[in-house]
Amino acid sequence: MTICHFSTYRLKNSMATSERKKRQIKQREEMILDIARKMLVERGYPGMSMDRLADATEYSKGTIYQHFTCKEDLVLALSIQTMSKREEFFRRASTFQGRTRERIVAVGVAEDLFVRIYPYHFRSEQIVRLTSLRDKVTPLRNETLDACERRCLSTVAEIVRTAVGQGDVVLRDGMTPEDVCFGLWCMTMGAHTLMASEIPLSERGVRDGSKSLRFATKYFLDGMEWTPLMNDVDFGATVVRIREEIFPAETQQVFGGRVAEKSLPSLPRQVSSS
Amino acid sequence: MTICHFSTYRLKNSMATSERKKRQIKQREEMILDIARKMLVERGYPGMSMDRLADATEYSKGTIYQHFTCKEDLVLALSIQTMSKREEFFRRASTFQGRTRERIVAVGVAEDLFVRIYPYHFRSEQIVRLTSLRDKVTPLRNETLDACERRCLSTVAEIVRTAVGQGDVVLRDGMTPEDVCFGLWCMTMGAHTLMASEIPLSERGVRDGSKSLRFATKYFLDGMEWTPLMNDVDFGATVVRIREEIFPAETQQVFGGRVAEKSLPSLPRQVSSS
DNA sequence: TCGAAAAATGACAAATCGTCATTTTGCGAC
DNA sequence: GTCGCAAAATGACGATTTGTCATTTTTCGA
Repeated sequence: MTICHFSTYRLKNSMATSERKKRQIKQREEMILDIARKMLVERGYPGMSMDRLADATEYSKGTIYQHFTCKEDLVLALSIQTMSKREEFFRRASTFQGRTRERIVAVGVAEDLFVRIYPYHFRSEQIVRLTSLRDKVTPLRNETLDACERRCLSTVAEIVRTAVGQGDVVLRDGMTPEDVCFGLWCMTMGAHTLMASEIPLSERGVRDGSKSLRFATKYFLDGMEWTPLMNDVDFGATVVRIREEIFPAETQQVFGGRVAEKSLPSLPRQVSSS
Repeated sequence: MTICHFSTYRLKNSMATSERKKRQIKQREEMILDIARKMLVERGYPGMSMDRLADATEYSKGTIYQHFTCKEDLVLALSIQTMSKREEFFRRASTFQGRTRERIVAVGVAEDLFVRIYPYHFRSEQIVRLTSLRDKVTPLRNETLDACERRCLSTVAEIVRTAVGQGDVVLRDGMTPEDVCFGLWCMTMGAHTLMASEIPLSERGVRDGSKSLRFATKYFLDGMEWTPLMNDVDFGATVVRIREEIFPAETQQVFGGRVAEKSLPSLPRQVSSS
């Protein structure tokens, strides 16, 4: 019995320390990611070297490689962190009380806020999309990101389906709800790619990329005759309402309370690599 | 006098050989670019190493570095080659005899053909856009690409301006012709980014990205009330006419004469890096 | 055939990713 | 306290890759 008790105790104790260890490791991983993210933003993808990261984190390279199988795996981990944030933003946006058309606008507002709060995310998202790394990366991480993206999409698709069900929009030309999502996704992704580009949009005659994107999506949805058409209602007022009701804190953070601000500050640009 | 003649002769001769040299060098540069492009497509950006390229071209690395200041400079040169092709496609498209709305559709058809004929271009375009290399690259090359892109855009902007002039479309919300271009550009770029992604679009519920893109632009322009609305005319027939009248050879090359083909083969995917 | 200028070459330096033998640390047992 | 083992951390090292530059080779007119 005594032995058994001891044994149980030891087991418990051992498990307790093991749990603590896990927490510590998790915490360290987040610390590494924080520093890596900063580096990625400031110095670009090639500028974020594993040696430099090891120096900055004050851990050795070997330790970092215990967390991530390779550099791309690390970038993927960064993407997951922010992608799950985006998922949360989208979910909150979709709860907006209003017509389906307004709920779609809410998702657009969510994306806009998301990009402003996490400007680095888009860059790493592009890197992940561009680099072929399916076979080098931790499978779990791969699936996690995939699932996250899928949930983001299905949040939007669900709104489309609801709209179809309520008769707010009719899908023509054999379009599926997913095709509609694809259209919105394209515009958003393309706009952010161009906005993050080295050549300022202003040199291409575009004053405010975000505003242009908002109007492009507006016209796209109007073209589908998704009612109410945004000519019929006060578009700007809806955006303001969404920001106030769903994202008060984030709006405060980004716009400092100037909810109705029209000409928005442009996104930060990457520092040139050294 | 004699000396003068000799001197003139020598100068002429020297210039002639110099011209020949220049031609040879130019020719070699194109040969290098051809091989580099193949390598870029087959092995991806990291897989196209300068050593391998030197081997494949049967020149030394030093010689290659006499043509290009760095790897990015070479990729930029590749981009320029195809971008000027795109410019030509756009210019031809804009000559389509028809309503302004149809001429915009023609540009869309041009882009679609372009991406199919030069599938590698988009990848290098993204690389150029993602990597900060403004300061490493030959300034001339930088400007050349920039000018090329600008001409592509202004071809489209010109159609928009004509449309406004003819009353085919009214720009609301303070939109400029360039803002309209931006909208179209976003959709196109986003769609191709997503289509070139590792995750097949079919897993996201999108059967045919090109088709979805076509409809997205259609709805976008319909939403702007750019007449004639494409519900009012036979959209598919216009596309076929454009392919037949403006791009017969290219259509043949891509679709093998099946001009009206609806479900198009998906774009080739990058071979995994070695 | 000669010689100078131009061009080609590839060894080399520097940087980077990822590995792994070696060292250090953590922790329970006595 | 200290012993010993397992787990974790370390950084030197191998393999690549980019870009340079002293040296060799070629070109071409005299």
